[in-house]
Amino acid sequence: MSPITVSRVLNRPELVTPDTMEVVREAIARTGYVPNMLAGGLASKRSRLVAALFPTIASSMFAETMEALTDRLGEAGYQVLLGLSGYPAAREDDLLEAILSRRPDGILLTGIVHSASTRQKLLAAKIPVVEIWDYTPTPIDMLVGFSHERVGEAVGDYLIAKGYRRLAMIGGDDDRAMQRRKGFLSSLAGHGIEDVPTMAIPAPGSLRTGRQQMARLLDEGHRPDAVFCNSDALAQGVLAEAQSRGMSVPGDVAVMGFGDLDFSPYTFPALTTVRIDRRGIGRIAAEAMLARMEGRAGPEKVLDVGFEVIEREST
Amino acid sequence: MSPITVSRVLNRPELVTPDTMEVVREAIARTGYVPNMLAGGLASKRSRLVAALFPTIASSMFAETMEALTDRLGEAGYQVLLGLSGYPAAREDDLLEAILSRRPDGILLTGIVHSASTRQKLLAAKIPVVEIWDYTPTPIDMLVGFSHERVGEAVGDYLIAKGYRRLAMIGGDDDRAMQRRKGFLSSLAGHGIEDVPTMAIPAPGSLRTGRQQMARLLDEGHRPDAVFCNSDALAQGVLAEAQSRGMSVPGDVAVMGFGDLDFSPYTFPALTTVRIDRRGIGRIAAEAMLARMEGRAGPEKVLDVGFEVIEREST
DNA sequence: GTGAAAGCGCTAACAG
DNA sequence: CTGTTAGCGCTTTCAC
Repeated sequence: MSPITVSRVLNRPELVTPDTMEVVREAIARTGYVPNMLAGGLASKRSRLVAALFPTIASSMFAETMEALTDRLGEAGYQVLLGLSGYPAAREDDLLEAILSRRPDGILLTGIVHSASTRQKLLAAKIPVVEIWDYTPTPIDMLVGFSHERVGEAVGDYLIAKGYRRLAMIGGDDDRAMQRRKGFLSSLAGHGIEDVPTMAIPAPGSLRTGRQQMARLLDEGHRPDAVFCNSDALAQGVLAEAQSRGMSVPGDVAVMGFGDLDFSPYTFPALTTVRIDRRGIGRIAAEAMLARMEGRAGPEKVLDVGFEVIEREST
Repeated sequence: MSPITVSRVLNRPELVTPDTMEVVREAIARTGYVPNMLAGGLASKRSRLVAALFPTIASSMFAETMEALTDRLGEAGYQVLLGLSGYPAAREDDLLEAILSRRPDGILLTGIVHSASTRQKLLAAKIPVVEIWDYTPTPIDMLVGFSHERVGEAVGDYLIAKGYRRLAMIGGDDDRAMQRRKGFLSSLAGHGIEDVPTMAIPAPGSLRTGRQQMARLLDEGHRPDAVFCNSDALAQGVLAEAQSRGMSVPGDVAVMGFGDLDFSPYTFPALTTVRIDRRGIGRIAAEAMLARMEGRAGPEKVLDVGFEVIEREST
């Protein structure tokens, strides 16, 4: 029995007779043979590895996308190498270099802002690239996400429609947060509201920093009737601070979050937020990548999955 | 200039003169050469890859451990392959098989309960194995964690000392939750309390399920003065249900969580919980693994990192 | 349907 | 300090 027959039983069983297959399978089980994908990948130039770069997975925002991605790719026989680029994506370029040396068959990046060097390495690798969690009509290769500027606009429009006029914002300083801020301010400017205090803090925001920034906002004399927070965690901090000062929500101050985490609607019925299909992004990104890796037709190259403003004024 | 010299510049720069190094470095930069670690790993039998198996990373419990692990291993030049085994660890064995075919230099598993087949594969792989997030004096190889049974006991002792006598428990059905339950019940039994309603739900528990189970508990006529929840998410659900029924916390019912997530102390000052050093576990596990992979002396093979009951009766 | 030969890109071992 | 040789374990290609 030659090595190539074993290889075929494992990778292309349709080229082998049931008899030989049986013999080989039995031998594999008996000897405890474990294939070596380093050798296989080297010879075939297919590593069956996909790399995924996220700023962090400590927030369940990205963690759920990562899970959905891993699940779908796992079904198809791929494994996922996780790279954590941090905020800001300081390490993205070095990480990418290390990752490309493993010859992944595809790569997923969070966001659309990458250094020239990163873009160039990606192009040189000649593998499918999916950018997620943001939107541009001209991605490096494929994209599955939504426009953060449009989120900001939608939130601005929503709060204006609800009658709020003294707006404030508390947000992280990452690119996507800045886009949401831009959309928010532009929506408000369209309604003649120009003076919008914005507290920027280092991403990722936490409940703690949200609470601190709300305190600072109030201590500086601002009296917003609505605050847009760049994450639900920040929003919870804002709510905590408002409550500790005896302010009613949304009576004295309305609070708008972003993300729609599991706990949000329960712990703070007053919290209105923006829902993102976190797992959907991962699943669709996996689908797009698989299609390209296996030469099938996939979803569109640029897919805007959108978002949804979730109202929860009171419960 | 021979290939081996390039290899040495990249991997063992101390064996090369500054001059040749300079020349090679320049050529690498100029040509955009990207090393191929599949080939390198195959030849050297060192993949510089570590695999980590978690049930999920959607809870920030494990996500933070994963981050700390990835950070520390990344500094040392290793990358981390993430495997999600799910609850229950149904896929652990298949996942392990797929993972071992990449020839990782080390492997990290969550928990100490593994199938015979899993243990046998692990032993056969002859690589460092670190089990985390649980405790046994006899791990497969190394261990960094804490005893869930002791957590249960500590919580029982704590609630008894506070004067509570009508106890209940809401918890997941995974192995570790069961250990906490065992410790909890044994502590209570030691104080003559035998009748402890326990609601078991599929792991991982969420705020939603916590709230449902609390409702069921009350609807079934139980009137606990304290409820021990197997996660902070469940605890928040319990708190939400209690509040919606107009019960005061901890006046009418005290709520005890597990995990000490960032939001817990702020959103529910009344929530007392158990703090786990989530990042510490990841960092120490990485340290232990690195020590073994690089032939250094590391921390002890079996490390109980303990836990801490965090009191936050009122704020 | 199965096998033999060659080679993927790198590094261990040993020379020089 | 640098180079030569051989080979890691698999898959491609081309015979049979």
